[in-house]
Amino acid sequence: MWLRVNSGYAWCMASPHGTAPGGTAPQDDSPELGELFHAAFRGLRRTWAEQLAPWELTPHQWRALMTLMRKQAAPPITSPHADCAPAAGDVRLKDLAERLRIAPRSATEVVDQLEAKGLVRREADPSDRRATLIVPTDAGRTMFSEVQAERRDKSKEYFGRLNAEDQGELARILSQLRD
Amino acid sequence: MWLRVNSGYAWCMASPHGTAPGGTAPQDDSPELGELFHAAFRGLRRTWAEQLAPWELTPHQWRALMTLMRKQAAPPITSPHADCAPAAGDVRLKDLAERLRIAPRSATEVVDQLEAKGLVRREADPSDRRATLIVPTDAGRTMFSEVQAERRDKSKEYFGRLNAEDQGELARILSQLRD
DNA sequence: ACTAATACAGAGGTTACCTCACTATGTGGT
DNA sequence: ACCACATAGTGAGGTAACCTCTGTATTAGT
Repeated sequence: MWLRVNSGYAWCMASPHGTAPGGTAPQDDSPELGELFHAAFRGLRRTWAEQLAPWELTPHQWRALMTLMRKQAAPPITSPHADCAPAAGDVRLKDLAERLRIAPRSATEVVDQLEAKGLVRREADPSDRRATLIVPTDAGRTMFSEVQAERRDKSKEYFGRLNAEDQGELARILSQLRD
Repeated sequence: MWLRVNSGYAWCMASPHGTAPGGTAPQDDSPELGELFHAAFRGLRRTWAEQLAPWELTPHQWRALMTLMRKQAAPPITSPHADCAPAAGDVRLKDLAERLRIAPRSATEVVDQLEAKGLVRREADPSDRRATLIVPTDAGRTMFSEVQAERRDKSKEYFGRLNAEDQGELARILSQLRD
């Protein structure tokens, strides 16, 4: 395997930053990582929004639904339990917020939206009456599967533009950035 | 320089997507690129916002100011227009919008904000009375230099967490994603 | 000269967040 | 048993960063 480290970008280029305030800008960093990141993120969001439009889901809602479904299936699958699991992978609103890395109040909002669409349901947590469990409805599960199937089509995946290696690299690098 | 392909992530894992709608989710992709991307982007935005807070600039405003400054100093004009450039790096509102990859109307907004802060000024384009040129004021240039100097400190840069190679890799990969 | 395109801004909307204050409930200490 | 305190969720209200649609100058093409 080749390497091609691409030393073209020199972010760390030591440049005299003592330019006089009124003087000419040194303009060292050409495309700048931040800009690239921003552009890519916007592209991702737009792509998702378009993909999800037929289902009238916003990317935010989809992320929440996905997180919910994934967490419900969270416990290491040692046994292929039938669904109807009443208390297996219960997700509290607060858990959802954590997973989405948003404030609990913001999770309330997205759950409101999903509930209004009939995709999830709030249930009282029997073990703690302060908490509410967010459980997907059948409709929610169905929609999840449909969308998932659609998105699995690589050609429709935003990251499909990258080859497998680059996808892996990207994941590895992004993991380092995540707190 | 070696390469390190990290084949650990298998996004492309061929999985039967014919799962029955109500059935158990296959939950193949664990951390998912989209999620990682999202998390990283949010981190970036938050970091920027914090860094810029002392100057009472939003990330958006900073990006606009930066773009402005950079474009003013970067006229490698190969354009066939070749009109007798009235001033070298004049930036129209529309150009700014293009560079920021936002709608012109959105550029109007951020220019309004920067103008209100006295960092830029609108000027009539002598060559086209429909157009307005956005030029940084002295205050704007000063602030730009100050912030730039502050941010140049690698320890304060969001991407400083990554080593130089990974920064280059990231830039390379993100470039592929940009339209 | 007339029509079409372009540059900008007003009006108004949306998404995806946030904090702060409040209520209902649970937990630990005495 | 009682009280202080923490915790889970939500109402109220706010912000950043976008968007489209419309209207008005102005310029360009036939």
